[in-house]
Amino acid sequence: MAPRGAPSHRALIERTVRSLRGHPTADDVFMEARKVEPSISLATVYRNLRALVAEGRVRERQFLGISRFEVSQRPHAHLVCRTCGAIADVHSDVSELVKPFRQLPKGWRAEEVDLEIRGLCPKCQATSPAQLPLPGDLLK
Amino acid sequence: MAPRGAPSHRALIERTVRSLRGHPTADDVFMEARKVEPSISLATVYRNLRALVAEGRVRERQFLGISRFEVSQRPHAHLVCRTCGAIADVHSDVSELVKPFRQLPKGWRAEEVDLEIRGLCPKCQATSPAQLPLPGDLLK
DNA sequence: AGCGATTATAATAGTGATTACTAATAGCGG
DNA sequence: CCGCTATTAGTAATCACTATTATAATCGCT
Repeated sequence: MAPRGAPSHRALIERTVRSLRGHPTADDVFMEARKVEPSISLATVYRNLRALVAEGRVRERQFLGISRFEVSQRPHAHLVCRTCGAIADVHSDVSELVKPFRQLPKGWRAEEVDLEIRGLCPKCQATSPAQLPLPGDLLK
Repeated sequence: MAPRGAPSHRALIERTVRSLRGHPTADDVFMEARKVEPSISLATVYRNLRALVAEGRVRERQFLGISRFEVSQRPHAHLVCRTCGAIADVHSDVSELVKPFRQLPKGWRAEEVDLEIRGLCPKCQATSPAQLPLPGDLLK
């Protein structure tokens, strides 16, 4: 059904997330959307992003403490640079990897899986000095 | 070497994280630590947690946007309830699962891996009404 | 012992992302 | 037309976290 009342910016905001194509923050979306609709409010962006997430049209993730959004797509892993916050997709078959976890826990119902790999992006590897003493053998 | 200067609360804070045994937030640690050392400050808890993370003695993770801490241990996955925020460990061999990702991306250096599974804990499954229309086949 | 450099501290003010609240507006069913 | 409700812009409030500030404890050195 078409929305009633004030003009819905839902579609604009979804289009904007789609056009930004990376993993934009709410603020990124806001900055971009106001180019089209200069009067749009940050609160409106948040509200509609939340709605889009609830509808399942957009995926929300937290990287380094702040929410980022992407249009729903096949599951994939994310690389996150611990220094500059850069994010890259890894389009390997996560769902395959994750299968053994499907029915592990007693009573829990799994809905969504995130595989996040933290490290250094190429740029920050060049810049950053001593690398963290790897706390053990995470990737052994 | 023993710490110089004012009395270090490092050890107390590490002990507290260990005793809480779940995935306490900074505030959880603060509340607990002040039972032993009532004059301790929240900033001190944050400062020392950061230090412990840097030393590799404690692991930091963000669930649903807020930092939680646990003593370092073998890598494992986490279940996160999207409703109440409950967290459970899944002690399967994550490192095994993750091997195919080790050297995937060009130029990136992987350091740490998190596998997070979001869903509903047993309690919230009983309570919560309609469950989200699963946005596709994440766990197919 | 006494002194300065170092480092941790408590208390508090500040920051930045997110949410809640407010009054206003626009279309629909009756 | 008349409420009804979804939505809005704008702003205040919240919440986790960080920076600042002034203070105090301990060390190495003399």
